[in-house]
Amino acid sequence: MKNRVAVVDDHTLLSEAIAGLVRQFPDFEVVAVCKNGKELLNYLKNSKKHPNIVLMDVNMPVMNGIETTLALSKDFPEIKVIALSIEEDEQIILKMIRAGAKGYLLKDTQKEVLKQALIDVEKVGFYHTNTVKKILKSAENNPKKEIILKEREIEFLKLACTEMTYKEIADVMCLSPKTVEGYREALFQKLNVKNRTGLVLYAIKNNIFIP
Amino acid sequence: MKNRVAVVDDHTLLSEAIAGLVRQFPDFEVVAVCKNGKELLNYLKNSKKHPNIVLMDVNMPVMNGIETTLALSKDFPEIKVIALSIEEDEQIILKMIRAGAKGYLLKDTQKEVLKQALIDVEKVGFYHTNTVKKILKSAENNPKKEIILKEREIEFLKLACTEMTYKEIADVMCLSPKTVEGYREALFQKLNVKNRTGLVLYAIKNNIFIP
DNA sequence: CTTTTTTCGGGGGAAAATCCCCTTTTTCGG
DNA sequence: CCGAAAAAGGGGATTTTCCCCCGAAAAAAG
Repeated sequence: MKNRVAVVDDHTLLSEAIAGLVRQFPDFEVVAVCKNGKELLNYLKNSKKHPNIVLMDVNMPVMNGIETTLALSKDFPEIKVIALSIEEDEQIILKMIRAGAKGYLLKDTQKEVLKQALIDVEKVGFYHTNTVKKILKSAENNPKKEIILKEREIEFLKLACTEMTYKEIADVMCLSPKTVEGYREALFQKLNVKNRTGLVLYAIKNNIFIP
Repeated sequence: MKNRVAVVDDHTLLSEAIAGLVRQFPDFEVVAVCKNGKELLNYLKNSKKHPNIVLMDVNMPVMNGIETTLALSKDFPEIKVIALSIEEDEQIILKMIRAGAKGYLLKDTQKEVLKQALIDVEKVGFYHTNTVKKILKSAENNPKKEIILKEREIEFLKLACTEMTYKEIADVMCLSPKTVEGYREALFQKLNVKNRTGLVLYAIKNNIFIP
């Protein structure tokens, strides 16, 4: 019996094209092409022909790769997810692997690597590139504590990414300027930055603020 | 005679896959798949089988879509460029069109649209989506003067996207703090921003600084 | 019902950033 | 060589930011 693959990516051209690639491989067929996680879950609900492997983009609108992988791990643990991404961001890779992904490929990998990954994930259960192995190992060795921001801090952080002064931010948040200063100092500490530019850079890097 | 297409994209998986799509279309063949503009120019130098259409990603390392299109317009004006991009950024679209691109497609367009674009670009000479038409029209009506930054201003702008104080920036640039203040004020004026956060946001939005 | 933690608010001073008006030096086309 | 323009530097005032300190109220935990 052939392996059944689903491709999930918001870039239609890419998902269509990847589906085409996969169809070229012997023993693989494409059973679904979806634009985001929600579509995939819908498909799984309504169709009997479930995939056993999902090629999933990480950055998608509506329902991204991490959320979707978590949902799959919970409700369809027999489905193996291979993440596709344009970037090799350590944090994102870790999140995806922790969410249950069996592999993490960059979008500029060779066709042959994709094929091997598909085969390995089915046969061996996982496919890790050297980069991923390295990241996993270093994450084991120094389990750095995750930075957790509170709701109100995130709200402030977003406002700090504007040209408002802290006083103006205080008005918007209906707080005293002094309280806002408190948030600022707390974030300086937590995020290990020295000034407002540091806050802005952190917020953008971590997708708290999208410019 | 078949149309000859070259695909240029740094994401191997995507370019391979798009090449696969194009091969499905009758009257089209793929003569080259390149990872960036430099590779394409190399190919054009060394091979006789020139493409008449190039599908080109905009964001590439080494030599991006805009630079490459400019080079093509100059040295190989008979080659028609269709831009491929993940984002519909007005400024980038304008730059690509001005550089000589005959079409601008998002990476989440349908296969059929890609086919139509290829056909139209060859037959009619261009293919503009509604969005592109709108942008071109609005650009005609209000030809806003382009903001031109000097070398030294760009250098300063990048440094402003760090946690350095202006005094420290002055040291790095081997200038007096007062001169650096001058650059700052000039940029506030040019970019229509009020403070350093504005500078940082502008630099990031315009890819002068990549976080 | 206490105790602790979280949230909110504040004082005051030093440093940095912002703003306006001005001079000197360098560069460059005519 | 000269004059204009651009680049570099500056004085000084005001606002904002940064960085310590502190206390009260509210919420959560015991």
